[in-house]
Formats: sequence, structure tokens, C-alpha cells
Amino acid sequence: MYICIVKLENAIQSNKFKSEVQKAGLNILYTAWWLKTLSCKELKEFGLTHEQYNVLRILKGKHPNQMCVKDIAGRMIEKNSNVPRIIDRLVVKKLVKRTQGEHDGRQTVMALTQAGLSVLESSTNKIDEIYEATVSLNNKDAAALNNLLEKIREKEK
Amino acid sequence: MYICIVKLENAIQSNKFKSEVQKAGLNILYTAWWLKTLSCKELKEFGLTHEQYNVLRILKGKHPNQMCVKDIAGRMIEKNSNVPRIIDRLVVKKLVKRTQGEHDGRQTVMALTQAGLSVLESSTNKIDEIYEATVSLNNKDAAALNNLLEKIREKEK
DNA sequence: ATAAAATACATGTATGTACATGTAATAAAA
DNA sequence: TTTTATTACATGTACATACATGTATTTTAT
Repeated sequence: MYICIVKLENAIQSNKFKSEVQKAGLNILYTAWWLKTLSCKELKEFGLTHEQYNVLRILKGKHPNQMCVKDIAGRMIEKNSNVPRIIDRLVVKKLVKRTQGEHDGRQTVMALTQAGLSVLESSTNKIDEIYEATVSLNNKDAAALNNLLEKIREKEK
Repeated sequence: MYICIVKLENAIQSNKFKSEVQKAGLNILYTAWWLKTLSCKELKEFGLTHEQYNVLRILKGKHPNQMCVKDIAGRMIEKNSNVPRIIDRLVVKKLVKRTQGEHDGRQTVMALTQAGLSVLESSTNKIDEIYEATVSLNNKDAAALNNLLEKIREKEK
């Protein structure tokens, strides 16, 4: 049991930031890594990786209907994820059932199996629990954070 | 030229968030991916990956002195990075010089080469430029964001 | 001084990212 | 209708992550 290193300066052992904006960039990257690590540790006992969990969560959104690869990819957090290969592994574990598309022969369509649904539910409970215990942020702060993050990304590209 | 998708709801095509806190978690992960993609695209023309750039930046902090693997690893944003192998690639490109430690034979110590310093400087200029043009956040907002992110991580673990 | 423990790093494997390219099915154009 | 373009996905490669394990060197304990 030890106190988590809070300050970015400690986490990456540097205090030479050009600006608050540059520091914010690093802070977002570091916090994302921290959050990801947090849930990965929990997911491991369910035999899932972060991205496999993400795909299961997305599939649940349409359950018991099927989704094609493209629809899943569009909902992934990391857009360059190679969805077909993540699904390969979920199919091997029988958490997802994959069949050829009917009205469009190019598509492969996926649905959660009963096992997939059940693993998803227990792992989600576990992650919610950990977040509850570890991510210290009230609703008001979370809303402020959401606004700031969306502000960052608002420029044309 | 198109307008960047701002809202997380659009980015991951979902609006079923359990709470602002859960949404904030996803928002951080997505924004980190967005930032990373932004700089990766620029780094590519310098033949660098995100993590290789991070190592060069860290080495510059002590330049022209050397650093060992452990010191570099402690400063990485993603703590599970496999520093020895990232360095392998930088050595091949002659951006970093690696030698055996003297006062401790277990260590390998690294320093930037002149080429490494020069690539680092031009790529840093390019990235600063892109951030300036794309990351829309003023200093006050950035400071608020930094506080919120550090607040998230403040719990014991 | 010798054995045991710890440290610093290298290496191996499964999985994922980022991106290029290939292939079959569908849609659009001539 | 036939050609051409596009779409949806599969596959390949280089690099990175996450984690386990191996190896040499140093430190500590006996």
C-alpha cells in the first residue's frame, strides 16, 4: 500500500515544460496510460485484453443483434485498431460468434455469445468497482474535464 | 479539409455513459489517442515513432551526458515501454550511441549523437508547430486541465 | 571469502498499433 | 452490360506493449 504519485513532475521525473499546454498534452498521455494499466490488471483475470474488452462492450450495445467489422471499428476508442484480428481471438475463446454477411457478401457479422455476455458483465462489474475506488473525481469535476477535453479537439484538421 | 469531430459521442458513436466520470475516462483515452496520432503523423517524416521520439527527448535532458536504461525508463510516459529495444532501433539509425557502463558493469549507458540531437530539434519544431495550430487550449484552461488530471490520480493504490 | 539476494538489462511470446497491400463483392459509370 | 471504382475485409510487416524469464554483475549476509 503506497500513495500514488500524483504530480506529473514525479511521474515522468521532469519539470521542464515549455508551457501549461505542453504539460497538459503529456498529462493526458500519462493519465491515459495510468487508466489503461488500471483496467488491464483487472481484465487479466478474465483473460481479456483492453481492446478485446472494448469490442465486447461495443457488441453489447447492439446485443442480441449482429454488427459488422466497420461498425465496430467506428466505435473503437483507438481508431487504428485491427478489429478483424481482435475478433479472431474472441472467436477462439468462443466469446463472439462470427458469420458471413447475408445482404452484403463482403461483410462479416459478429454477435456476443452467452459466454461473451457473461464474461463482459462480470468484468464490467469489476472494472466499475476499481474505478469507483481509484478514480477520484466527482461528477462536477468530471463534467469540467469533459468540456476541456472536447475543447482541445475542436480545431479544424 | 474537414471539421474535426469534437464530441466524444460522435468520436466513438455512443452516448450511453453511466456517469460523467465514466465518460471522462473514455474521453481521456480517446484524446490521448488523438494527440498521439497527431504527432505520429509528423514524426513519420523524420523516420521516428512516438516512443523513439520520447527517448530522444529524455536523453536531451541530460545531454551531453549519458543515461542508463533505468533512468530513461523512469522518465517514459508509458512505463511499460521496453526501453532496450527502442534504443536498439535508435542505435541502428545512429541517433544514439550506446556503451557499456564503467562504474557498474550491468549498466548500458546512452547518449545522443550529433545526428540524434539534430533530428530531435527539427522534429520538435515541427511538433510544436502542429500543436500550436491544432490543440486549441489557452494557458488558463490548460492549467485547469492539469489540476483535474492530477486530481484523478490522487487516490491511494 | 563464499553463498545468497538484488539489480540492470536482454530476450522471448502473445497481443496490439499503424500502415500498406491484396482480394472478393458490390456499386457506379460508360 | 461491361468496365471501372469503391467498399469491406483479410493479411503482411515493422514497431510497441505487457509481462515472464534468463543472465551477468553487484551487493548483502553469513
